[in-house]
Amino acid sequence: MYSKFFNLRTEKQERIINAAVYEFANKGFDNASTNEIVKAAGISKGLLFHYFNNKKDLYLFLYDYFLEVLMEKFNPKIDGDEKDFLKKCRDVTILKLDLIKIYPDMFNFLSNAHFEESVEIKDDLDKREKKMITESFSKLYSNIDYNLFAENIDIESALKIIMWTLEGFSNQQQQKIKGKSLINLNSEEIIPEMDKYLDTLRKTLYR
Amino acid sequence: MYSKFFNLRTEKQERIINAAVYEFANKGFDNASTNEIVKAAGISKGLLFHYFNNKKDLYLFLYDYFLEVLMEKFNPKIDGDEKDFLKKCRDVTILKLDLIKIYPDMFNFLSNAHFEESVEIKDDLDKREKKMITESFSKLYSNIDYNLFAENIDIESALKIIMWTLEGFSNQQQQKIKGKSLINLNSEEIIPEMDKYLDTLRKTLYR
DNA sequence: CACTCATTGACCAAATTAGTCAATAGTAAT
DNA sequence: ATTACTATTGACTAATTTGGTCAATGAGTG
Repeated sequence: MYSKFFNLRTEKQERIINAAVYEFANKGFDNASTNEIVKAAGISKGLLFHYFNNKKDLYLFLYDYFLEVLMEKFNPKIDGDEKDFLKKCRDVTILKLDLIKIYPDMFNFLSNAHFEESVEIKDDLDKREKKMITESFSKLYSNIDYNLFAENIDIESALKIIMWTLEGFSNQQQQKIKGKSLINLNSEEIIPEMDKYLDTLRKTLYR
Repeated sequence: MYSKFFNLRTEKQERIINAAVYEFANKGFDNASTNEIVKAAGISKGLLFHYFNNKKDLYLFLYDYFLEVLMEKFNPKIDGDEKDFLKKCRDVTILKLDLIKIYPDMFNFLSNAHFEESVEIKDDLDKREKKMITESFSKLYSNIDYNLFAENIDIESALKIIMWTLEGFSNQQQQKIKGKSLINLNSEEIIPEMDKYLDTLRKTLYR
């Protein structure tokens, strides 16, 4: 199907993928411009339509591609037998920050796809069972050892507080490196900082 | 300056403001369409340019208008002599949720304006001293009684955890009512739910 | 040389853009 | 009823942008 595209040097593949996902993530399907994509990717107009025969196919290719990347990476972590919710979330966040280094707009793209309203792709997106993401989310919440939490606190609140803290932290990291080179997203600095927050959460929310 | 506009019935004013701020918030200055704005506001093309003589003026009008609204409402709360950070944040969040009821896209618009890249408005936006927002932010963090916090935890982490929790909570509320009528954002339901999270935070982070 | 595949960019009809302006509707005063 | 005034309309424009095509060229292989 897209074998022609995958025969390209990976550097060129990623230039195209990144250009396209950036445009779709920021403007949505209808307002995204294929002209902008080819300009950002540094390829000619004809070439884009040589690989993906129209705009819709390109969008759905990206959706399928990224969903697969996401599932492949995250499923082992959220399915695994880690019962410590804080540890589980830590693993997932590290994975997420690693992925952002490679595909900085992937998470935006996928979460926007969930709310995409363009009639041209709505049906195809629905067929692709967006619920997969929801299901994965619920897996994250399952198999948790609630006995680790302090006795006198509301578990539901605690879970949300942990999720929102890590979400806020990831967003802060993404903001920091916006515009800068992506290599600046340095795990050796980020993880200890993240652990500072996780330590506080562990000290206060766990027994 | 905009006296003609302010002589309109407030219902019509708000229809226009909401339509415009929605479009700018979602597409940025360059990609926002005045055609879409008039369509959404239910007015004719000519009328919009009768009140705001061009697209740039309309954008800057909205920026000034909303910044004033924001400062007027928030400054008393963040300047006040409340030393309890949790209470301070609670007040600010309630205010924020109230404002979202009236201008659902205001916060998006203002935070995007901060990163607006269009050459046509960049300079004027800079002149308007975006730092005001940053300053207000630092006021929120000042005059805090740190003795309220538990002894053995990292204060900086605690402050961020509180902010991120309330940010996550507000976003969750905004998601819930997306598409639905705005009246559904019901304070009588929301505030108790918010207090559930704040109680957990107070119990764990405070001494 | 011939054959194949990757790649280009000028080109197209259709749509959309910000902004204009002559015409009309509405209101109030005379 | 007439005048004067403003609010409001929407057809119109020139310029740009849209998704997509296609004949031509380049590059590599045998």
